[in-house]
Amino acid sequence: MRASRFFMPTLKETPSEAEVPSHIYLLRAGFIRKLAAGIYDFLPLGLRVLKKIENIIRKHMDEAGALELLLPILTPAELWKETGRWDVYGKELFRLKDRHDRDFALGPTHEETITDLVRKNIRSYKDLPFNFYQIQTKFRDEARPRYGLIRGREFIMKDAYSFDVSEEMAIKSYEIMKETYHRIFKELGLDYLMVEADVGAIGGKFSHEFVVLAANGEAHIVYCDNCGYAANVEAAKYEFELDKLPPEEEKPLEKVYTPDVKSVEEVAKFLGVDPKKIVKTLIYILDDGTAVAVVIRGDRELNETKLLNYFNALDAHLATQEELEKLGLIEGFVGPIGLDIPVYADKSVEDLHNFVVGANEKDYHYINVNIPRDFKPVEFVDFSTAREGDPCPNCKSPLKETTGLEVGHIFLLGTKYSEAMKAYFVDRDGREKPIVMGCYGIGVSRLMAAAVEQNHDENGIIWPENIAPFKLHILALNIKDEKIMKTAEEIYEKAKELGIEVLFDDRDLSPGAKFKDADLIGIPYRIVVGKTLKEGKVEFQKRATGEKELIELSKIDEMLKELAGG
RNA sequence: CGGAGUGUAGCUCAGGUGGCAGAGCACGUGCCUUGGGAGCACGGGGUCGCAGGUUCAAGUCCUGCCACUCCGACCA
Repeated sequence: MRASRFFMPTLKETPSEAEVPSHIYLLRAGFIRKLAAGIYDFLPLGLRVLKKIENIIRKHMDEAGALELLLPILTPAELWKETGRWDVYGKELFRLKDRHDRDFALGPTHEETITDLVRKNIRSYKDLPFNFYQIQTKFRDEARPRYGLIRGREFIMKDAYSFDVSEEMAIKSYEIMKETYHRIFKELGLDYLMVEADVGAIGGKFSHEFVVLAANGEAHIVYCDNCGYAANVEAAKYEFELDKLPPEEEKPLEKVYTPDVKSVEEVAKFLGVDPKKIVKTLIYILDDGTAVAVVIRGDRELNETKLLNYFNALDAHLATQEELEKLGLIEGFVGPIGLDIPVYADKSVEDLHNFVVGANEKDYHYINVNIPRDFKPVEFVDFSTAREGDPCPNCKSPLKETTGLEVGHIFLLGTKYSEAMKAYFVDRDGREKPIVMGCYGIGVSRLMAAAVEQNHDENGIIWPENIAPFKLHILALNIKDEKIMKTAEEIYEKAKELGIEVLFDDRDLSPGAKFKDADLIGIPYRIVVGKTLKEGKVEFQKRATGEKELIELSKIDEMLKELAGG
């Protein structure tokens, strides 16, 4: 490709809207442009990268026996109503009406659509298993699109759905996808982790996320260097056994005056006790309106995902001051003793002795509280958010914490969708049974951003070789110099003949501008044809390391062949 | 959805107290120049986000709306 005939509008300055490296460089280097919040054009350079990523995914999905198809983006509301997600999905679902006033949605994911296809065409256990996938644009009306391609409202996703006759078989399909995802992310050349994850609103039995490690990631994960355990903090188990305080003799319960002392820190300081012996009482209002109290040790943070899962709720929020007042409670002094709403306890409170709680009376706390003498929780449950330093649930070593970008997520769905939509098959025993499903997503356009987050320097992008828009960048530094142009043209033609994807900068620009653009765009290998030609040499450079090597003209063929082969 | 902010040339931005619409970069033409975003000269380019109001006069003041960005909540 000749740069003079190519569309790669680069920007010298950072557009004011961009804050993170992937957004900045993808805009500046001419890979994407914004149309509206969270909606982007993919320019020729961007599309080339996208296609590379897609083809790597496609190759491994095909090898794993998955079948590619293409489902409609426009989906009728009836389908969503069958599974209840027309209501549950909420404002994130882009909705529209046709001329007859019928409701439709732009697909944010395709469990309903694929399940409809399968239920209409699968009758017997002999027809199964299947794994279908597609690579397609998805729509989600995000509350807050941000960071360019990282969180868009329109984005490209590979989604796959497996259909099996039993949970045992479905787990096999799931394991195959897990392995396939490892192969895909390895070939993409990214530093990633597979972590245990929460199933979230999509539902299902268990799930794993694939997270590309990046400073600007929205996923918080904990991992263990010792045994390899890794999990999203939402899903990570809290190994409370190793975090217990030593046992103590129970002391008599006492109410103490604590004027205007509310937060854990204030109470700990005022009473001169370890924050681990202050117990917070949090009042949550579940989506059905019921109030529950959760007690948790002062140094732990409650994990709302674990709370939602335990109560099987879709939504819950901390009680507001008004709601507390309605329940007769005083903010800052809420406690479990004598409370008439059910009290659930985090495991961090189990075996805790002589601790402090609010007294449900303004400016008073109880000290020397003990379970079950002073109050009795309904159950001890793991509600804690995992954090750095917590013991690993497998091997007890201290966990480490990091952030990353979720680029893949796999779920063992079970029969949630097949039952809701009556996708049954007749089994060997003549009985009708729901198909057991799994679903597997990869954020294709997000991966492009993730690759840049992980591979850039202060001058621009450094593409991993397998997804770079071109492999070789030839720079002719002065197009008015006939010798330079002739040599550069020859190298360009040879590279093309060898099947190397090559971008030839034959534009009439100053050398500086060409170097700056080349660094910005980030093509892995570069040949510079310029003043060294007087000595019969051209320069060979690697974008990643910046290392330069002078190559004799006679050795160029050899070098290109090596590039083409490698 | 709550809080904060921004909106002026393609981009980055300047335009106290209301009084002729600006700069740098980019773009066009010519000259000159070619190893890290060169130089000179001339030139083109504007619904000052939109609507309404106050005023002799609004980019500037007032009201409403829209868009975008950031923080938070939310997020297969």
